[in-house]
Amino acid sequence: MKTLALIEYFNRMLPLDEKEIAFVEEIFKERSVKKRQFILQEGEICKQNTYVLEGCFRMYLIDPHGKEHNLQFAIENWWIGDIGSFHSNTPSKLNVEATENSIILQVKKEDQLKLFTDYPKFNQIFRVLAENAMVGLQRRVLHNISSTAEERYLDFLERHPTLFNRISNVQIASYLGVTPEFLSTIRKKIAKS
Amino acid sequence: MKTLALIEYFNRMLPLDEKEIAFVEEIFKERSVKKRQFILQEGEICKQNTYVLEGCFRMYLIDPHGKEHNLQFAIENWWIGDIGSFHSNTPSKLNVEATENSIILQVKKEDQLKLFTDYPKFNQIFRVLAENAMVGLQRRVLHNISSTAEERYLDFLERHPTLFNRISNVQIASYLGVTPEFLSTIRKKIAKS
DNA sequence: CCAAGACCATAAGGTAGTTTAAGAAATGCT
DNA sequence: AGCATTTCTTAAACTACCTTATGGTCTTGG
Repeated sequence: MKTLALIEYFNRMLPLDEKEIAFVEEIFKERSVKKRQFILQEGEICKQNTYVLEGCFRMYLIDPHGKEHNLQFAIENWWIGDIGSFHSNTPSKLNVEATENSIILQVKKEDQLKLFTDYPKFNQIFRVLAENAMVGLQRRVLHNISSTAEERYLDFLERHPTLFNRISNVQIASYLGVTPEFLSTIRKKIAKS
Repeated sequence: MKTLALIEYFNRMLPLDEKEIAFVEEIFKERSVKKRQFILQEGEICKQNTYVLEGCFRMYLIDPHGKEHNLQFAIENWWIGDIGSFHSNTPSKLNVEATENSIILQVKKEDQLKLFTDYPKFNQIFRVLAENAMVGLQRRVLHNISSTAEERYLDFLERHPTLFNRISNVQIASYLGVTPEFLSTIRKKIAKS
């Protein structure tokens, strides 16, 4: 099994004992997903939490005008899924699509809940993960309300150097909240200076 | 002590036993804060986590041009503080200021860590809180990248009906990421229709 | 009770970002 | 290899939002 990477990931946060490792291996199921395939679509309830072993995903919203807006990307060692839907069992408004052929580990909601009740250590691990995610999201909100698109793009390049050559500019523009045409003029301007 | 509201708040999430209640009462300290007073300023390390009993706060960033950008408001039963700074012991870039005379409960970092190690139940409580906060922040990012300022304002009114009559339009504009002047024209347009 | 700040509104001119459309470049498919 | 599709760029007209400025109302404190 390929749960090894995940075990190591958890271990780096908080060392696991054998039982915990065994249970993680039991409940996380490996799955491969082809490019352009969805692991969540609007209207579905998100019943699985997903950890990316290889590949890349994007999670996006389709607005009333039919336009897509990328909320998040996920590459190796990232989590992806609609936590809101997962938590409250309500239909998701988000889509999660593979942008490359990918390999993931998925855990069902009931198994993850069992993980929390039977092995409380994971409450701490996932608390820290959620807090880290919060910090990242706060940072992004601040950027969105205080910076220009150019500043946001430069910040994106700086913070995600491994991401920007795996993802098309159309997708990056959508993540930044601008049109691809405007991102193009930004890139041109930056290249000149 | 006024920890009662906090105990009830925790109890609603996950029932506490006597020992847990006693420890919460021991480590959370009541404090009153006057309007315009700061409980965190840029450059300081955030060493306390804050729960609002009464009053209202805003957390904001000052950008390189000297402009303020509101990241978050907090009224009764909300938490406020710079989690990033709190977690990593690094100087905060944020300011937290009371916008009304307020009463808060604060817990020191070391006491909160003790809470997590000695009473693991709180890992679960704070995991759920962090996950809920994530959902709210994701929602806000999506709005920022996909909606107009008018749509964001209407959404704010809808989601925070108790907040909008306690906070000036200048502060709301800063939260939405527009100038107060533009918010004024938005409000005028809405009033007409 | 007056002065000093806050807060809100309005308007004119400016800039950041969008729309539409069309062509060039890169990539995928058979 | 060769055609189709997606991706990137450019440009012109347009819209959302910003800046600066001015005046009015409402609080607040001394």
